[in-house]
Amino acid sequence: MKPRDENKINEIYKATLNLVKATGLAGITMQMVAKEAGIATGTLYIYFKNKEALINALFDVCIRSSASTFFSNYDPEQPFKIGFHTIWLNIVQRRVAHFNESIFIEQCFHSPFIDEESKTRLRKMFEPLLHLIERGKKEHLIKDIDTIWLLGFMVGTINEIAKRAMYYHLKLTGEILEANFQLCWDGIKA
Amino acid sequence: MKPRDENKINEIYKATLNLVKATGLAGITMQMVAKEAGIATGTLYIYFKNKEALINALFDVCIRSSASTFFSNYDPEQPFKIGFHTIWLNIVQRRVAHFNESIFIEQCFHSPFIDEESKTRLRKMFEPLLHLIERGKKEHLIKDIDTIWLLGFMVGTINEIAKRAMYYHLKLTGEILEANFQLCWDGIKA
DNA sequence: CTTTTAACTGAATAAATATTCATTTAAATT
DNA sequence: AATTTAAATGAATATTTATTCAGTTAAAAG
Repeated sequence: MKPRDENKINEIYKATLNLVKATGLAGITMQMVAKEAGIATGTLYIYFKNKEALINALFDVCIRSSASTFFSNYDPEQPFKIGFHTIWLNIVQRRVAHFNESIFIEQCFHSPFIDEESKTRLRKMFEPLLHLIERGKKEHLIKDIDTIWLLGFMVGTINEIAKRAMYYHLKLTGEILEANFQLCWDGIKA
Repeated sequence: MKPRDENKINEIYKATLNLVKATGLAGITMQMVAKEAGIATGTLYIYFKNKEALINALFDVCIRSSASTFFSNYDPEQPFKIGFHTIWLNIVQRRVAHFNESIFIEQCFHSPFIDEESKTRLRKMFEPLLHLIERGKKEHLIKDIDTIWLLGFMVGTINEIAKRAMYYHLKLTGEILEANFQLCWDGIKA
């Protein structure tokens, strides 16, 4: 028998992400995805039951692989600011390096494909960061504001940095990244 | 002759925004829009040539009416921080009071409907704010970082505040708004 | 090398959605 | 009150898009 070309799934994912970045979830068709992935439309249906299944599987892959990078090199034992900086930088770099993934997740959030459970799973992804922020408050290093706002403040600025870097074709040098981190840090520090 | 019910256009816009918030641009159909607006599908085509025209017209209305509220009560003659605070608050309140509009604009940005020119028009909307930030830098009141990042910092935090307020059903009291403004201000101040 | 089996293809079909149009309704003008 | 005219309707049609399937190809097993 002929085995499945597992790499094909990645091609399909890549194609979908690129198309969604270009024209949004509203703009993609299965034919476009197949063509972009370099396969026949029928083949798409060997790997995914239907369009909804494809979108859902990709959403799942995106949030899982995002999550794994967000906390890489993060050691909860380190001082607060070090940990905070590590995670901040990880998220920015992920958002930029996988910009189409970021747009895809954003669009999925208001789409007919993704259910509440998946959205909750996405939110849960940030839990270690949530705990770090709680710790920062206990240590009186950051402002005593409800964690939901501190987290939003951090995430909101990061999202916008990525968008601007991409839309305006700006290279995020270490200097620019540090300037932006400083904005965020000066905002939350006690 | 029977005159056009101009109010119907607003009903169509309102219906579209509500549906896009619920299921995204990818989820809406002309039939859904008509039903939600309480009219027949055919009537939709009296007011808009086709789907693309509807989305484009609505996008245009959204950015125009947003722009007018962003700078209401803003007086460039006032001290920098007063002006900055006024605009900050205006944008937050608009984003929350017209949350479905915010989501619609966000989704349009990556959609097959909106052209580059409209996107540019949206970006231009922020020009008075851009000039205010330039002024703040000249007066050494805020950090000397490229305006694009300062603006992104401000807009990013605002977007996330609105999303969190809506997703978690939180009431934005004056106290919470001021705490969030403080985060933003402490971030950008020199 | 032959057989087997499942991947792969892309045109054909099914399903969903956009758009039209013959008919009806209602406001304004005469 | 009759006439005119454009709005309004929603079922019918056109178009697009999702999904299937009969036929083809290629890898693995014997």
